[in-house]
Amino acid sequence: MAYDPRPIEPAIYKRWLEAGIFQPTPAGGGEPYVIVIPPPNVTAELHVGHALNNVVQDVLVRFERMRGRAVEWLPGTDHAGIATQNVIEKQLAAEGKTRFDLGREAFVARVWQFVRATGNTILEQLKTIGCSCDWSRTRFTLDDAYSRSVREVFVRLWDEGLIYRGHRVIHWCPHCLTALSDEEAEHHETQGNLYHIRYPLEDSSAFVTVATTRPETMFGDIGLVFNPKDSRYAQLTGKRVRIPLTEIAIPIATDAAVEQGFGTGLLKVTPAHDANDFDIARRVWPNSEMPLIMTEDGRMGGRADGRIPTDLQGLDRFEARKKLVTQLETEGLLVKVEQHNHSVRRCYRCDTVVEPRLSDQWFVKMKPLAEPVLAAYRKGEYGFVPERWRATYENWMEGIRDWNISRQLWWGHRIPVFTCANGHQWADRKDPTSCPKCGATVEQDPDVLDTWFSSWLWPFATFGWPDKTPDLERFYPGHTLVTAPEILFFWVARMLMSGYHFMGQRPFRMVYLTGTVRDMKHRKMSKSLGNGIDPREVVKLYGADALRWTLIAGSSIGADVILDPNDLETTFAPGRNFANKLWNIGQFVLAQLSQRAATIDEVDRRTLTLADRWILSRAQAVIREATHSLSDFRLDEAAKRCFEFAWNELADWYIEAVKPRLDDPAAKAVLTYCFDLTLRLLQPVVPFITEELWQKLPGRKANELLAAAAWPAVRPELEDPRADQEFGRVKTAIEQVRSIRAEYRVPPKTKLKATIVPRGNDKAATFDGERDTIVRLAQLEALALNGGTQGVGAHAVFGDGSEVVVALEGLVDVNQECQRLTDEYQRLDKQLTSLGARLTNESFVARAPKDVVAKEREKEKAWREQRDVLAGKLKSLGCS
RNA sequence: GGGCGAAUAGCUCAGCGGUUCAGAGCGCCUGCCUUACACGCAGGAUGUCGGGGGUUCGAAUCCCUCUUCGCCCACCA
Repeated sequence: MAYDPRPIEPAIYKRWLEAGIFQPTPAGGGEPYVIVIPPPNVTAELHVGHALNNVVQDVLVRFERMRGRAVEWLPGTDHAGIATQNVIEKQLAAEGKTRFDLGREAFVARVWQFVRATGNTILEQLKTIGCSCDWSRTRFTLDDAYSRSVREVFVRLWDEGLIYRGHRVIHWCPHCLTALSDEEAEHHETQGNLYHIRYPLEDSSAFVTVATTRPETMFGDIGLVFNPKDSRYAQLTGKRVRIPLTEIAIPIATDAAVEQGFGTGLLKVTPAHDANDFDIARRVWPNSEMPLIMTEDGRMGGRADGRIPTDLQGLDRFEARKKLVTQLETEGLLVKVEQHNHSVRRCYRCDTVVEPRLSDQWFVKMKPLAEPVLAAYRKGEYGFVPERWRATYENWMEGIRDWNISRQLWWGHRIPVFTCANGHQWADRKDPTSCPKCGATVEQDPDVLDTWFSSWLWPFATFGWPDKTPDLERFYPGHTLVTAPEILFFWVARMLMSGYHFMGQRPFRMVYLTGTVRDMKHRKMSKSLGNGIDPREVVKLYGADALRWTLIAGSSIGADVILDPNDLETTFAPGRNFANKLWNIGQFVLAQLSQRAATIDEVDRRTLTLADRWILSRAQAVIREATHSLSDFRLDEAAKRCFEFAWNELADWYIEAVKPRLDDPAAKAVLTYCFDLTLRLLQPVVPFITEELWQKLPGRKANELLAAAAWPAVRPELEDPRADQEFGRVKTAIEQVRSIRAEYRVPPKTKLKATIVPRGNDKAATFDGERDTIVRLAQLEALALNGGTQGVGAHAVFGDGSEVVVALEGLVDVNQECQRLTDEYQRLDKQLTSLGARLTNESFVARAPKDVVAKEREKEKAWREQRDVLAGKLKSLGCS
């Protein structure tokens, strides 16, 4: 019967919750280990990216919990201003309404209603994949307490002069109807056109030609500029042109920002719809008006209707472009259209092409915040895993730009700026009823804050800041932050800045940046592409452990994870197969343990067999290596190493070897120790099945949980290099027989006679001690341990020159055998030749490290011995 | 235009200066329902480690360069 995780996983999770082990032990009970979750959007549903990210956190947290740390993994959600508002507006649209029909208050109430009803979805989904968050401290970025922190931060920054009102061209999303920060307007390489358009000179019938990618903005032009060094246009200085299709005359001037080589070298200046043009206009025509020619939703018109031909008014900007180009062509004003690839910014929430738009917004001065944080980074106060993010991060921090934090939305933290009838303006921690200076009536700024202006406080606002709470005292600063590199600037960099600024120290020491989950074509998995993998489906089909296994063991540190959404079976088979293997190891081990076995400390060490000593020694190695890998964020390495131990060492060899000795208390003790150890080591990665099996081990106390059990420690007294080596020899002997059997097509049931001719004095004892193991696992009827009865057979020489002879009367063809052995001899001889060359190479002997040379010498000795035995064998068989 | 990363078996990846280092999982081939497991057991096959150059006693591993992919940043309209 195969393992079925479905009934087991939810029950196990429930037990963990009931035991309360996800909450940190009370103060004093262990050094804290803190991770704050990257709060998913309240409206989010779990996708495979979340799964990867959170499983990584869960592995770290479970590992540290077992190591005795007081783990605080703080969960929560983000109110996600734009995204959430969009969801509700879509709902309203389906009802034929807009938010303006409801009005602000009713709209916000409706969003709250939605959030209260569905906001826990993603957190519940995290539970199904085993996340061991401290649910007692779940936070939401719009909670009252959290809002208080946000407001406090705003007021403090205001008082420090770091918040200001800026009049400039910002990124505007005509669909979301709000301003965006630079980070929220994503670059997309786009195939566009460069339109060469004639602008008629005012005082003659001549034209000048201007190249632009956005002809529809021409109605907002306030002039043309060319580079002062551009002799082609020198005579144009001071002249005026008319905007095509209009009577509007605009001046021509020079500005050094114009590149002579681009387009025609003449640039149209549209200051209200291009940040670059805005800068030029301020230099060249500081007193000119800067007409906005589009409405907020991206149609031609608005305040400057008068500048736009009637038939274009009200048209969407892209339709207007099409129509305008046709008109220009008809009028003979279009010289040519060149294909032109350039980068277009799109809204990160709705993918609409962003419209640069002149407006008034609140900004945070970032340089003063960034500088100390960058300096701290360079001093090594915090770091990134993988380290290669350094350049990206430093580059962004060095070139940091002010942050537009106002959003023209209703869902979010209302900006706490108040203006009175007499023009006094201030930021306030409480809502004032009248102006403190003049008593006049006050109005609050209508906008809300950028969502990230609340999430950048997550590592301390969640613990009660600005109050000096015990939680804040205990859990700040945190340790590791695990997140996707996509939000390095949005979130991570800003948390570092707020952490240093408001708490005076780093919010975490290490930032682990996971890779991105992609499909087989290396495209990012996304809803819109329909190439995603639904973790819930995977859990349903194969269990959370299988999902976790594939995500953890299948991806190296910070590397992208490529999964096949069209073949879940193959994608998640490794995890499912492994869980099944563990399950069956469990079935076997548990069947031997009707009652509590003796511990390995209770058995007489002298009764341990070679196999026992070997597996105990291997166990120490896996503890050492897994612990090291996990401490080093090498989760994949740790997972795979434990897999190897469980499957290839414990199951394939030890369990097989121990079968006849199941009555032996020593065998039971060793088996129990190894199985228990395996479960402990694997608990962080596959917590459900390991917990389930661990519960079944005899002697378990009530309420004792693996998830809260101790991480295994290396026991040096059990390390046994000699047993490693000797049992290695036994394994090789068995493998040689099996290999010969397969080669000569001897059916598995046919028992064979074999002889082992050990090399060296103490070697015979090794084989003799495990004689029974060899006989059984190699399917022998008799095993001789001497040089005597060799007869007709197949031969293999291994390791230090010990040899195996399998009697194959009538099956072995001498020629075939000669061929086999000759091939083997030649292979060895070739290796020896190259090794010999190296060892006689003076520069190698002189320059290579001594231990390397010594190792090579030893190797040479062993190979030579092996070769000599082979040579003797060939001779005795009469091979040529 | 800058920066970063990847290119290793049919597929997804590990290895990142010492040569029993050419690996794992999945897939493939040959036997096996051997009483824990066919989601398994045993035995196999498969790679000029993207191309070229260099450094070194020694390179899949370091440097340069080219090619191909991916990502990030950027005010060529």
